[in-house]
Amino acid sequence: MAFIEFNGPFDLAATLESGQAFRWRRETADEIGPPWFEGVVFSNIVHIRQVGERLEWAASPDSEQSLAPILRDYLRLDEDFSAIISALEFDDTLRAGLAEHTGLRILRQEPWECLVSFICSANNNIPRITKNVEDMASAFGTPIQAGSGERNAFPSPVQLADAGEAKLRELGLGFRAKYVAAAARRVAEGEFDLYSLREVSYQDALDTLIEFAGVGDKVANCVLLFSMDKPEAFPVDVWIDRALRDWYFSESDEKISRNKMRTWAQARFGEHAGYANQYLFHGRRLRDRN
DNA sequence: AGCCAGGCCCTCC
DNA sequence: GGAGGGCCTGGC
Repeated sequence: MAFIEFNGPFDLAATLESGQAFRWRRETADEIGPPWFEGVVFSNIVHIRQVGERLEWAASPDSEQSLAPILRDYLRLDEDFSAIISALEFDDTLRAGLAEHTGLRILRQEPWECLVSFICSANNNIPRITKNVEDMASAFGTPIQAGSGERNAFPSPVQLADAGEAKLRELGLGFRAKYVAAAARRVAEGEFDLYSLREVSYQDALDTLIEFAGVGDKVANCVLLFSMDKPEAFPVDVWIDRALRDWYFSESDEKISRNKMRTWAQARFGEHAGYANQYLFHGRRLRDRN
């Protein structure tokens, strides 16, 4: 067992269950205290929970000592969250969203897994995306040598390229199987390194990502925001579409395209548009559930 | 039965 | 350059 201390608003459960990442499971409560989560990240099984201003966690097979800085990075615990809040609270709607979802953070995920996950998100729903991702790992990923639980690392580009479209279709990916297989071949061939997109501009990275079949503006912006250090990314899906129309646009904007919505939002919310996106997204969904 | 789900691609205008 | 239809699959 290891511990991570942190400062500022942070809500582990909200962050892990916000639909950014698809391999975290809330474990059934069998003791008093906050819930545990089990996830697979960086080829490790990680158990983690938040107790107040501190995280309790354990990893396998790597040592907690070696994984600690990586996990800290993954959770963006060193991000200047107060600067983000003060940059966004000029907007009344966002100020409400910030209060409603205090501590919801954006993760810094592994780019390949993130890309494949969001290719699978097209015209899909979260439970099925989660199943698709887990099934790919079970079928083609490398088993993790850990004491308990049988979970596999997310498959590498080579592993998914070797699997091929037909076997991915058997897992139930549907028309997305073709896109995943093609992306896997392209990355496996070493044409470029997805991590290198962390080092280039937002626009250059976006232009590169949408060259993948099955990756349009929305999916690319998710990958940029959740794995490639592009906080200005702003994915416009059906929920953001509704949120902007409800809260910012008038009926005369009926015909505005989602691409225009993105550039409008980026102009308004600036370098932290991605966080604005998360609070609008979850705020709008919450309203529909109530 | 028919529609929708955190879209994308293709065709046609 | 953008509107419209089709798409795997599963749930309601």
